Amino acid sequence: MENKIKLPIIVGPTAGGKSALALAIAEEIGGEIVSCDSMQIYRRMNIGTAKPTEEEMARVRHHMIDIVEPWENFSCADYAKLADRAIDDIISRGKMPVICGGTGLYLDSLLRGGLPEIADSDEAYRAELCALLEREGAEKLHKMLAEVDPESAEAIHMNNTKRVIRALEIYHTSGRKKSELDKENNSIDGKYQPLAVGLFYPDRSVLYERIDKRVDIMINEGLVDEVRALEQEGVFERSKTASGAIGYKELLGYIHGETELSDAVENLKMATRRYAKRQCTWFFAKDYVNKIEINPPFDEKTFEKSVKNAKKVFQF
RNA sequence: GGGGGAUUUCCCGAGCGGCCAAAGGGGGCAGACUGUAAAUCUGUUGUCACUGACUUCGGUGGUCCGAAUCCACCAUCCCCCA
Repeated sequence: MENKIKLPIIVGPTAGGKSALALAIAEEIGGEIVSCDSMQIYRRMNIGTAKPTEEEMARVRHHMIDIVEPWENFSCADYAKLADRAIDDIISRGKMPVICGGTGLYLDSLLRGGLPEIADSDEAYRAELCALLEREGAEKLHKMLAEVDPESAEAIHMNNTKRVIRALEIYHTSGRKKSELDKENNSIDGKYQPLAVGLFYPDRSVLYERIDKRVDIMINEGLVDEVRALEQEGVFERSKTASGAIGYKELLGYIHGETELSDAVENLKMATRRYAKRQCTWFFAKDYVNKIEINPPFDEKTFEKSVKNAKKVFQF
């Protein structure tokens, strides 16, 4: 317990100001940023994922960005493994890692110390289950799960077929129950001691305004062209993840002539707001997160204050 | 000028005499989340003194035991013929 590695972490909703905060702190202490974002890992998805700019990456070294092609499979277990390696590397060079990002699941995976490999995926079995789902419906799959792993069946809603399938897959490939594996994983004492700050907006309309503004900026910076280029490259037909990413999903409709640009932009803003809400729900529930409230005005003084707060949590 | 159609809860949209505070979807709000998570899923969504009461379905007035549903007039919009 005492010799755990202390890990400074910044989390919060999208467009909440995590990156600026991480950048300021990393720069000040000579740290390096480890991104914890499920979309910024993809190359060439830049504007829409609000990836740090070249200048920013030149100021502070970043990790876990641009590490895979948009169509490559990438799981939270991959994230945990690679991020863990990056952190080791940073520390071995005598630098301080600063984790920054909004993908809660990835962060949790990292903190848990990586998932065991035993429950790998099995595409053929998945396809089989999907076909079964199509033919017999969600209830059938759920019943199958209830037979092998009643505890998981209890916890996973029947309609959440994605999770029902995964739980079934775990049993199929490993012969173990997902509920059991989860318990084992939970009991593992991770090697990190999270020192986390979470940015929170007591008045969410303030966050929503920031989101709207940022989306407008993305459009001005050429998001449409970025999506078009990826589309021509064939990225979206090869990857469900990329084609389901906020910003790309909505603009694809416009590029195909199905929606007006103004509607696509509205939908994009809306989807981002909804995503931000989910992030808030996730991080707010985590007890390892120290909440920092962000209130307007967003001036230099407010920013300095949040830097100071974060540093206190980070024990610098 | 003549003929036809529409008007429903935040939005779209079903309902066409009782089982309607009104299907379904969207949005909002709340929540879950352990291998594609910016994904996926759940609950809730007229008001209240909430196993009941009250106010809603463009407006007003009728018919009827009973109307979002039928009739009359008014308002707004759309289409067709001139």
